[in-house]
Amino acid sequence: MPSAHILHADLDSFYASVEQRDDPALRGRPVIVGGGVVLAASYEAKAYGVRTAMGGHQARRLCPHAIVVPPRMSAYSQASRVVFDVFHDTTPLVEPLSVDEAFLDVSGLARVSGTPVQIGAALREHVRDRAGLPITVGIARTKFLAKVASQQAKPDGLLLVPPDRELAFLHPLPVRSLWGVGAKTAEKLHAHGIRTVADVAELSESSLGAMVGGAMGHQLFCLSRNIDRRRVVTGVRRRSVGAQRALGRAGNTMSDKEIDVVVVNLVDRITRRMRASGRTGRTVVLRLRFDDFGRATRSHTLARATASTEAVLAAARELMAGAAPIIGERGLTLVGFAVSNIDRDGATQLELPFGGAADPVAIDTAVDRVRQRFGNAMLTRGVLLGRDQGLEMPMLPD
DNA sequence: TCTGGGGTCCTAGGACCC
DNA sequence: TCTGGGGTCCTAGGACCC
Repeated sequence: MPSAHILHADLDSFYASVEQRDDPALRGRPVIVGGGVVLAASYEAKAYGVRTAMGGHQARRLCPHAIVVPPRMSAYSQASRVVFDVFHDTTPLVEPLSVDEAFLDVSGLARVSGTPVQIGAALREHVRDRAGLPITVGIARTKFLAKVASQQAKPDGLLLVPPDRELAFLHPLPVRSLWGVGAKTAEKLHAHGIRTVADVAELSESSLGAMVGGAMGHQLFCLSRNIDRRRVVTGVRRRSVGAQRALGRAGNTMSDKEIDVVVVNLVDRITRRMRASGRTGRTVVLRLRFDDFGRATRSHTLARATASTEAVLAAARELMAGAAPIIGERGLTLVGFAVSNIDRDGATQLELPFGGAADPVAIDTAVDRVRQRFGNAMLTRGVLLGRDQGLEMPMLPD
């Protein structure tokens, strides 16, 4: 059994912890960050049932004595930088997942830094010392298990899943623990009487695929059997840059001119960020949300990648104009844009069809052809599409 | 019981080229 | 009359994650 060791490091209630760190009066008390909606809740508030993304009203009902503070994004970015410095001092193999979360590959550090548990414990200490924040570390042979371990160990904990205990650890967990299983997918599985990871592991890939779709079926099949060959990768590029703005009920009564001000503002924010990070993009996506919680997207792909405010704004305005009929009587509650197809000017997308069934040998041959032409690093994703059955099998890079 | 802002990836179909 | 094989790109919606 390979002895790869992956750490999943995850800050606890990140925004709320920063607030408690910076204001001693908040320590030990229920803290909610964000007003209209809960962006983060301290563990004292979570004890009352307050959850991230919950409406502010509901949160205050559950925990009337909670202290509600507005978000201070720049403080969180600053804290995140300090924490990621600690990560990079631990190992060069750091893969960020978000501002408060990363995978670290500590295989091969045994001689220098000790066992994975010793490394994880030291990392927690350093984050505590340098950033003043609690962090939880999960350790396992695979990314997925390391992540599950950190979820189990929260708050302020450390948990190792020993290689000989992996399935015993994994199988009793509810299906929601599997990566990619949210409310909808869990519901589909429950309808078939599938409640635990062990239940999933008893099923064939094709029966899972029939329930939840090909790609998800493959993923569930693999994860439930503890098959996860994904490595920790550094230098992953962002694939889109976006911004959105909730209008609330005011959206109903806004004039076209007022909405255009919002549009200009959003586009300006996006293109500013793109220029600051030296990125360009080709596809402008408009996102709308309505009173009835309906959603719509419209997109337009430009001839060339750009980060210019003028070019993106022109496309954005045209998308708005094109969407006018569907906005019509429905109350507009949110408008957002994203620029995707980032840095794709020189990128190549290959689709290699197979006649008939996609047999493993043909798949391997096709993957090898891509590797030979572009090199391993260029292979970011493989997807096999069946002509009639839809997606047959996604391949993770290895 | 009605929410924020930032993202990722999958699914499916159509247009088009040689 | 039905269909060909190989390939690229675009659009829209859905689910999920933090």
